[in-house]
Amino acid sequence: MNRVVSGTPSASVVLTQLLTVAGPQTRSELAVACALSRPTVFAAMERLESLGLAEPVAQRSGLPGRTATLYGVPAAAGCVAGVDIGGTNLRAAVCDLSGTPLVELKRSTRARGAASVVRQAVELLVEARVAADRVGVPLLAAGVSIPGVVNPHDPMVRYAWNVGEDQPYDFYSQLSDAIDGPVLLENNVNLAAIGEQRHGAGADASMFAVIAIGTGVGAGIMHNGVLLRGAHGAAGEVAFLPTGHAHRRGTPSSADEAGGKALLREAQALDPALTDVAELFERARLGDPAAVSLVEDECRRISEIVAAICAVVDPETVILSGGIGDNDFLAQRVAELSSALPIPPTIVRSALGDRASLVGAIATATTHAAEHLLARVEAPDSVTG
Amino acid sequence: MNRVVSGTPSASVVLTQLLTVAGPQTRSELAVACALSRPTVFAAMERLESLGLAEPVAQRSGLPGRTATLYGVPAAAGCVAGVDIGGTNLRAAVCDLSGTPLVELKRSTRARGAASVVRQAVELLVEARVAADRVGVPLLAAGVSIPGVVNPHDPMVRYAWNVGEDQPYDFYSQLSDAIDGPVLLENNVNLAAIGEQRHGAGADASMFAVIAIGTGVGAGIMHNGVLLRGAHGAAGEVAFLPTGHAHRRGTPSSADEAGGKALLREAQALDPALTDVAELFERARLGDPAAVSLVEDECRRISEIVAAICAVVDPETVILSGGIGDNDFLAQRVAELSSALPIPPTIVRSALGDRASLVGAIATATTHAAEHLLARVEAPDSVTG
DNA sequence: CCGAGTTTGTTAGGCAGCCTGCCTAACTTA
DNA sequence: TAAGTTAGGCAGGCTGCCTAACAAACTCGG
Repeated sequence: MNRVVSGTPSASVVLTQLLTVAGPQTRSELAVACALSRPTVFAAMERLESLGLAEPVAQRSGLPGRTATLYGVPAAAGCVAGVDIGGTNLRAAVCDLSGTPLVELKRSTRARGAASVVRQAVELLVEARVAADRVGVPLLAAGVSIPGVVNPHDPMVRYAWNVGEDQPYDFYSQLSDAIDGPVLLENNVNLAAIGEQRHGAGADASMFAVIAIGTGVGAGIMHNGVLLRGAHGAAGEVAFLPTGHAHRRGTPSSADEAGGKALLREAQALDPALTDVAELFERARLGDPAAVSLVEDECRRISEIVAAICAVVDPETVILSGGIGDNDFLAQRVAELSSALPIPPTIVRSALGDRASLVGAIATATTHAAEHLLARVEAPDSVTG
Repeated sequence: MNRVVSGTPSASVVLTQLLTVAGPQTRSELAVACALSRPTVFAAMERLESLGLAEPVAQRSGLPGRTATLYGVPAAAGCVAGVDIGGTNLRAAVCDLSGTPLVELKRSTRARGAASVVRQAVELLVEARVAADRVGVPLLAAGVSIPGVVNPHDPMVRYAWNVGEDQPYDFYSQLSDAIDGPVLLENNVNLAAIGEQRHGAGADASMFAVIAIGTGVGAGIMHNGVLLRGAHGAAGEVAFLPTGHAHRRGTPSSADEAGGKALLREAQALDPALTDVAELFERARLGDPAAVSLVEDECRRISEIVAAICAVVDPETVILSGGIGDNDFLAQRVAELSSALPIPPTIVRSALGDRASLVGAIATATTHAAEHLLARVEAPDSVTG
């Protein structure tokens, strides 16, 4: 019937294994890892080698038995990239196909407004690619993190206030036009959740939420390894929660109530000399009663977000992240407040810090690359989705 | 290596197809539905027939071409059951393996307390089985709906207040001991969500939430066809939400704030003659200002639950269900209030009414039966999980 | 230095589970 | 009665994996 050009199914499994583990592997190791027989893996590797997707990189001796040939993925097979577009910093990483960063650059966001931020981000990526010596190599996927609502059915990104854009903007097309490879655009907190799952605090949890508290607030929810995007890509937009605090003040739904912007505003109303929320936390730690009171209020707001997330999705773990959230003082207090919930989650700090979104962006890029690489090389004439 | 007794893989696919569609099918139809060639399906059917899992039930002629033999599943192959344990009503259905109810019984819950409610429910199931003439036939799965928090890692069911049980109770073991087949215990609103997905208002949505407002309130969330249970089975326990209303009154988290119990209490404070919330809604519809005000408050509370669910998981559709929720007046008002949300969902009434949980219980039972039937028949000596 | 032990690399043979292709059988319609 | 259509069934073949067996190449202990 619909006969797909399947090639050798085992080749796809072996390639995936070759890409997921960083560093070269012997064919016997691959056979064990893929639960395939050695002859099958040998044939698959021969095929991959002829397609330019695998190559012998070294010999391993010293152990009893015959020396084994170690295989890796040639640099020419491609590379992937991660880009993190933030309100204060831009990051770009160029990685090999297993996701190991070759070059990672960070720069403060000079630009305001979607168009110029995109321009600056693309420049940074190009720079990273040059530094990594991967200019002639195909970019198989670029994961891009953006602080806004990314709707899977609509190219327009909404609520990207943090990069100075208050109108819906077609980030996807702009990035795709400027980058010579498939662009995977995703919300920054969602990517932080993916990052924490792959290499961080959410590795063992069947379900966890990341709450990022930086300039604004947002949450990312993972369920059995899959991201909960929501029908319009707005899952985890906890700024839209009708919290008790919001009601008390008469504002029906104040988006950045728990974010750093609002906190700083409040702090400056108290003492205009304050320029940074970090100072506020330091003063609170030293016992300044006004600072303690503001920080306590902030912890209450975050605990209400935790409570709402627990009531709706009941995560095992809640990971606090972002410039404000990833903070011992705050995490401990939020954990105390949350322990009063009917079914309290485990509260931990981010394991990846401010690199979480970038790590997640790289992870989605490697996944995409691994899924499409073989098909792309096997049928170079067909249209690539 | 780990060679599983796979038998004929195609047989499993064909059997699943045979079970998912109610009514007999020809082998050619099965071949198309399973995307297999006719010879393969013929072989699979021969195998299934020899195992007693399929039998020719009729001949179909009238169409051009040779008369086809229609195959079905013999009654002796087994049956499944659905049980809905509620605070006011008990339901039990005995169905064939494709989930078509043969007998469905409903009885008001006389019993109070977990143990006696379980006893009454099991009695009803036995009665239904006798009426359906399926006593000697193996019960391959019984889906049981319970208004409480069912933790997948703990047999204890919590918060089953609606059946008069305020202590954690091991419903699973009690039901398993009394029922001669695998018991699949699940929260009632979660099952309502599964029901709405299979045969109701959530059939096309990638993500939707069911909010059931009866004696209490609860929500069930489906995401790409899978139920969001939560780490402790407490996803959708929106009674635990820290709503603005709760805060206004100074109660930190009042569990049944939006439920019918609370609403009736308020209504009776106004007019002790009221015995039923339906009367309250009727009065509101006729314009009684006190009733309108109470109903309006109720709609606000529900809208806040909708807002919280949307902020956290962003569903495409919200289905209102339960004795109070499944109501035109309320649904319309909640839809109006929710249209002001940043990303408003579609609000609809339940398509299954008060049978939603039962339909969901039957659906989980048929799924379980379809997944385990072949293995069970192929290896009758091995232990069945 | 040499054999024993161990692991890699390779070849041959086989089997499960599908497929396509091609019949024959049996029915409806004109 | 002939043509068209669909079901039933057989033969042969292909894919993708397996096991078994052996040769090659290394380490290690004597």
